[in-house]
Amino acid sequence: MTEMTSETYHPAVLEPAIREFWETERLHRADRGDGETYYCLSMFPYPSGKLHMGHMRNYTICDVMSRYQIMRGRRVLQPMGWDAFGLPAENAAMANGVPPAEWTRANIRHMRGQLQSLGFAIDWEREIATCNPDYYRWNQWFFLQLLERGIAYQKTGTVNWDPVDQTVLANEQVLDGRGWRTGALVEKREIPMYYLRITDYAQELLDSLDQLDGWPDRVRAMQANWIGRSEGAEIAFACTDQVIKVFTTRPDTLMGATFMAVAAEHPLACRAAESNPELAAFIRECQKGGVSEADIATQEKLGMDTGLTATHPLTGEQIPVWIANYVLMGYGEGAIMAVPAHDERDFEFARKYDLPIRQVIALPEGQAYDDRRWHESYAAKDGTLVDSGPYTGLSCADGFAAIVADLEKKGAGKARVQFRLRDWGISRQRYWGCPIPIIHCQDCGAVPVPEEDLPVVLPEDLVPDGAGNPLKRCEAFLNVPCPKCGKPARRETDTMDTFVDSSWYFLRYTCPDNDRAMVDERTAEWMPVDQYIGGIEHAILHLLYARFWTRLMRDQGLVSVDEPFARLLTQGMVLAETFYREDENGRRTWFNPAEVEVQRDAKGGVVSAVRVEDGQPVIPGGVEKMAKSKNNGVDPQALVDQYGADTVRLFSMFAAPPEQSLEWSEAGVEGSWRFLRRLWNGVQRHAAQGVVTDVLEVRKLDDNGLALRRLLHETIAKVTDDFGRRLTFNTAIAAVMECCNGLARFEPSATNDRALVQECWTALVRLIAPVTPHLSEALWRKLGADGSVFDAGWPAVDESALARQTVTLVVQVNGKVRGRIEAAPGSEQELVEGLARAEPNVARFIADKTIRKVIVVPDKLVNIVAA
RNA sequence: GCCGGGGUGGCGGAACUGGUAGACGCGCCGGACUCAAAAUCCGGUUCUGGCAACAGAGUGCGGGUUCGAUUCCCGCCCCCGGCACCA
Repeated sequence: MTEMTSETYHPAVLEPAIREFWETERLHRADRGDGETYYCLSMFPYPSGKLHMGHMRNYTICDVMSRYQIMRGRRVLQPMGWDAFGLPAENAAMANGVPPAEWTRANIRHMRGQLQSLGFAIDWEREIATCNPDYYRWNQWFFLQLLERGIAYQKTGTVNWDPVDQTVLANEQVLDGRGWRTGALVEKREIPMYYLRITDYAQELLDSLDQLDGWPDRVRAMQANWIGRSEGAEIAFACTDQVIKVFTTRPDTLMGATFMAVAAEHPLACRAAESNPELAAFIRECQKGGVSEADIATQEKLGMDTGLTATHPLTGEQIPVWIANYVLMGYGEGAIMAVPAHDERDFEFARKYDLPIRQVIALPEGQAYDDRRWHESYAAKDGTLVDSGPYTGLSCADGFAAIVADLEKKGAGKARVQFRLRDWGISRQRYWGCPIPIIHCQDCGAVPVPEEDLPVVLPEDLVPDGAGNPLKRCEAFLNVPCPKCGKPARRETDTMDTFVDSSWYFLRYTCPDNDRAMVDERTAEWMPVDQYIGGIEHAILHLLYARFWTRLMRDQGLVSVDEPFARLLTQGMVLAETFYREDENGRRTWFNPAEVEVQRDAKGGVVSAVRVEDGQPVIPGGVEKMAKSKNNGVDPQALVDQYGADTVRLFSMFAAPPEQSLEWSEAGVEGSWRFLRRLWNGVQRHAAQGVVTDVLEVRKLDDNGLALRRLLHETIAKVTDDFGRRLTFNTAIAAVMECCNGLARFEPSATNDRALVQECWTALVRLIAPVTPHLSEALWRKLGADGSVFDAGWPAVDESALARQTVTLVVQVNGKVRGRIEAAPGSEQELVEGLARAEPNVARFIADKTIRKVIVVPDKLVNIVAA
């Protein structure tokens, strides 16, 4: 073990040796020790090729929290696995002709090695990959259970269709309304798909957000908005021989409804179009463009009169029925009653097509309704109804109730709760995913694959070429006898959304070796996850689906928890400076920060930047998320090779608190490197004078010694709070640095002083160990200890060391700091006030004034209010 | 468009419950060591004025509450994330 006791800090030699020691001791096994369990989980990576800074940051946060808990005596599960199905593997296959399976598995091998070189306390014996049949067979098995329970069902859904490639496109593959490969205008198309009834759980998913007090408020708010509960009414409008059902949150404004609008896909629209070619053309027009909510919300509002009229259920009046592209088939009933006077979208539409606007809510005193310009007060819900027949004079709330009651009497409507949340469509028309275990038979229809025939194994040798799912051309996969009647039948070729894979992987880590069941009794031992860490970009979809899926498994009797993740930390993005040059056509070439040198003025401000290679200037393009398109990615591996894992870990934890975005800086990394070397040298110099065996005698310390000891114990208290409660690792590291600076200034004179220095180092090395595990492990040995620093326990605060003789109080005059005074802690108000007035600079400011009031905050501040 | 978050020195950030704005680190300036450079060590560093003591200004912009506001309230501006088939 000479590598571990070398006199100079050589992480390239030291770190592998330390990891070998951990490996031999099997220090990272989740079932090591007998403490209380702690499940610390990061969102598993998509194996894109190599580790990027975002991964590095995510897993470092997770490892710091895991190692802190290990040192506190907990039995920690920190697993790792691979979200291995998905679109990028198909894109890579198209680019290189390599089957997605091969590409994915090679990436996993490479990234596993990278993760291991970072020294994370991961239990690798529990690794999983979602593309392995022993994982995804349970997707299939559970899907069949859901089908039986009626949670999974089939209906049509809208997808992006590329008419040239004859294939379905992901939203990501639609650029400015065109297919990414063909450039063809994308169309909407309706195809049959499998859905899960997440809406059955909408209320529960919403209600239990309140109990998730370990989650950031903003994530809970985003989920609540996404679920989008609204109370309103469904109202039936008669239209020729049929009924148009609408959902509205504002039945109180029913008397102001002047027209109706239905979605282009609404059955009534389709029927009206049969006899009206102009309408049919308009509906086709509406089918252009993408399906994403952002596309629909930003497109221009378009509409066309169907020529039909509907009967107002209360007045009997005939109002026109329009087709409008801002009405969505997927929400509510796919039809609305339009009240342009009090709804902004309806207002805009009515103005454009010159439809009547009828005000039915009074405006605040002094404000007049202007039907040429929208004002947000028009949508207020706290007004009084006007021009509303029998309801005139009622408040909106009373009008709501009265109108709903009358509709109910007439059988034309009732109160209803509507969720914005839609059922989860899990079918994907792609190859590289988990096959949906269904067999299509001409006679028997869609037949579930019998349980004993699972898994339906995805053939791994196919290469997608962009023209649709290659499974559709794979006869060996397609052809299968019908499980019911035995006649030749065909397999379903759609695969599952990868969000299915990631909705329960955290359960599988607890029992990855079980080939007889999806989960087992070990699952209950670890669940729920104590701490989950991942990107804010997953705040809604992944986290909502995982919460839903956990409930599905609960209702199947497979797990006992409602909520999978007790605490959640959403880490910020990793950013870096960008640099570019522009050619005469305005095209930009981006240069990696590593090839650029910045030039500064005498104050340190950046004045210009040049590319090192040619010495020519480049333009700084601001700080952006690390991305291929801006060529500002920094490779963590290169930095680990150069500085060692501990330095890179330290910088990524020090540069920003975990929830905020982190701006990468090479100079900052060097600063972290310098700190670690100072730390190493400090311990080295201390240890070189011989190991201290004498017990520290606090009584013998002089003022300097007592001050250092107070600093040390303040630091222990601060770091413990930052790691355990606040999760602000940056301030914890700053506190350790501050304490090291204080220790460096201390000059030990007696043997007893050296015992104090020994106390400081043994505490500091442990305090920083979760962040810099290799270095701390080695220094722990230098300090004369046996065994791993991670078995050494967390340093304890000695309360008696925190006592102070005096405290400094700030003295303000009219809120401005004018001086400072020293006083014994807990001094009486009158004494402090007297000292404050006597302070020379303070006295100067109050000399010719009358004192009106004096505010004293004990041991902190005095504010003298004088005029 | 809708929902969510953010804006503090030259830079990353700190200030936790309304109580010293700028901890810690980077950068920069000066010094020590060196033939020299790198590395290292020591000192300084919000801006303006001043030799200094100190004074004035200052947390995106405009208002408000308060003895006191980066922190709370109202109105704006700018940047970022998500929007259901990227993961």
